[in-house]
Amino acid sequence: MLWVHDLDAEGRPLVLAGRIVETEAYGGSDDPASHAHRGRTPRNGAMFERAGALYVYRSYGIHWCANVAAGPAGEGTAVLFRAIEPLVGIDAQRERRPKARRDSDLGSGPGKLCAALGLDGADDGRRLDAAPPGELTRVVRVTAGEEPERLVRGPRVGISKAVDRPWRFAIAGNPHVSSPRRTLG
DNA sequence: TTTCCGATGTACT
DNA sequence: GTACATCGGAAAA
Repeated sequence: MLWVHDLDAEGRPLVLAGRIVETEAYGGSDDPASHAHRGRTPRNGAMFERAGALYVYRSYGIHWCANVAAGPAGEGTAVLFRAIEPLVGIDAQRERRPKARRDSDLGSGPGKLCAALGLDGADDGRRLDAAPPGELTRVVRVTAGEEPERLVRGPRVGISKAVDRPWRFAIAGNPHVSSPRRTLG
């Protein structure tokens, strides 16, 4: 589960969360498809933090995409959140994604899930292992869920290098997994 | 349903 | 200038 705890416009607690149903792994300097491949820049610095830091970047100049750093400090490995199944605060997530017609339009893509959960550049570098939600502090965290029945894997989406590495993972048959689904499993 | 394409920040040639 | 870890609207089928 991926959680965002915050306050709404009237100062009341707001909780948005969803089950992580799809991810992609990105390596460090040895992975030509990774933003970390060419070393640290102002944008990708959070990738090089020790495991647990959020890396949020702007994609195609428009959307936000969120990763979590996955290695020791300086390595640059990360996991991209590619899709969530919205479970908590669905109405509030719909308000943030008015284009969504079905629940499966809310988080079925890396840009979509950031919009639904309100993740943006202000969250870049935030730690996912921070203290439990407090009164005034925005908190983003990940918690373990039940073991999925079946995981499928396939090539990563939207890349042109290292396309042979099957580092995209998803829960088989879950309707909230992003398109394209064909190359999975 | 599938295919095509425009929007546009950041990094690189 | 070009490429890019994307999305959604329009057109085609």
